[in-house]
Amino acid sequence: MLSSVGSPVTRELLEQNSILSGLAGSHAAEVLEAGKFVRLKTREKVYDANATIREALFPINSVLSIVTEMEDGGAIEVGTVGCEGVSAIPLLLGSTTSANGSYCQVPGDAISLPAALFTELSDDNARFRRLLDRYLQAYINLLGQLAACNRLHSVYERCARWLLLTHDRVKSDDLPLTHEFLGMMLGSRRSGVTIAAASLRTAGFIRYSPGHITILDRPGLEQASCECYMVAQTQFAGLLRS
Amino acid sequence: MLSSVGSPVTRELLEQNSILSGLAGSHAAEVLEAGKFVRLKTREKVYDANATIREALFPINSVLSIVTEMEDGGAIEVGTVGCEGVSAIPLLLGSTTSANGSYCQVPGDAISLPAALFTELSDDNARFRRLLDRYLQAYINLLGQLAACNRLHSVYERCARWLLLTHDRVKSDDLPLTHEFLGMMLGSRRSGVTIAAASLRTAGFIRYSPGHITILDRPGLEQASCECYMVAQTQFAGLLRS
DNA sequence: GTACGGCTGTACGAAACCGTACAGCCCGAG
DNA sequence: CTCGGGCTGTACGGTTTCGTACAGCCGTAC
Repeated sequence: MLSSVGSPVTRELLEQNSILSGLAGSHAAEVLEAGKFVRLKTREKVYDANATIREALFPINSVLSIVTEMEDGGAIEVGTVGCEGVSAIPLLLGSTTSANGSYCQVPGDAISLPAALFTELSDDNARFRRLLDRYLQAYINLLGQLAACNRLHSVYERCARWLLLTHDRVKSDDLPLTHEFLGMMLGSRRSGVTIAAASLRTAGFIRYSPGHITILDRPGLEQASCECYMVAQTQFAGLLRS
Repeated sequence: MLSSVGSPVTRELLEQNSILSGLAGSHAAEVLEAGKFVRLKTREKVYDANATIREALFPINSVLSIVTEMEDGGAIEVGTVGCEGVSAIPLLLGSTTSANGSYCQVPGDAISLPAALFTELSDDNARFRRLLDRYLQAYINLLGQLAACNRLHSVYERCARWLLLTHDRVKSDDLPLTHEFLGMMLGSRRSGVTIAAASLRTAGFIRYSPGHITILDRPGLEQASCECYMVAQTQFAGLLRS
């Protein structure tokens, strides 16, 4: 499913993912040896819902969307994973499948670890495990916040929130995404997103061309966003500190 | 915050909570000794958001709602805990506070364990821990499903779904709750719930009097509900089996 | 340079839901 | 029995969003 490219995994790469950077010594060496450097393409499906998880992905500058899929084919984002985290949370809890699907939301690089090795590392290395537990807690908190946000806030606010959350997880101001895809993430129809995006553009917070949205004014977006962005941000900062 | 009553915690009581029933031997004895039998009152606040968690609650026939609270005072349910589970999930992940508040949704009994003892048990007892991990996974899955449901489905459907999920967790067909409270859980206003409830009553699935809703026809409710109920149900069944 | 396919702009009726308001009912307190 | 407070029934204008449709734009491939 994922294309591995030739480049080796280096220590510099490990450092760029908040979770992997917590590894040292022989554990880090194992990752350097067994890990693969992968490049994720836009809107590529990374995990199928209810399928066996074969690998854990640690994004470097890519961003994944964890989505809940409905029977009618509808889907909606319930979680986001970037360089601050790792996919494949069920592996941490002794489960080998995930109820949610996952898409590449912003293309880029990631480190892939075989599921078995990830499980082994998280079982053997107490410090690593503690980091993962904290991350999982932050992820759960984010999930709860997004659940509420999706119900209570307008497309405009959620749009701003989404852009901010994603921007935090990449190194670039340019996000390659369409209104269509953003609509799926937010659980709204495409034309609603276009209207919200147009307002944000008029306000000067973003600009865009087909398939690309560029962040111009973060403080402006923070103003436009609902409180949910700040809440999520604060929680991640608090849990990952120390 | 919670009123302890005189009754001792008995083995029979432990058996009625799916998590506690996984304890045996000296571990069970510790719970019998240190646990308290508590009675939760309707709409009582059980945990404050962002406060230190002092105790873990194992519902017997009560049901708790985990809610995300907004700055404007709005709140919405993001998780449900009944006899199949335990509150205080952050304790499992090394955190001593919860980002979410928690209310008693259906009054009844629960077993309360000091936070320290709960943490100790979950660290020392591998089998217990495995059970908790599975529960946590199911809880996360439920969270994702509810997040999507809250965005994509109508008040009517969510109302039916909510009644079913809650009914599964209590021993009675009578749920003591007001439309007002149900509205808060669903993130909709009270009068919208009244209309949905009236439709369900007209269809013969429920009846109600002020402060009480009685389930009359589960299959009917399942028909009225969105798929989310069945999905949640199936996931819990699958993860807690074995 | 041109054609094409994908993406965005916009429109419009329909539906759901919000916010609010107020009347009426029911049950428990006194 | 009566009163009062909490809960439910209902109404109505306003807003948001849906669902759908179609025109126009833009970049890429050829």
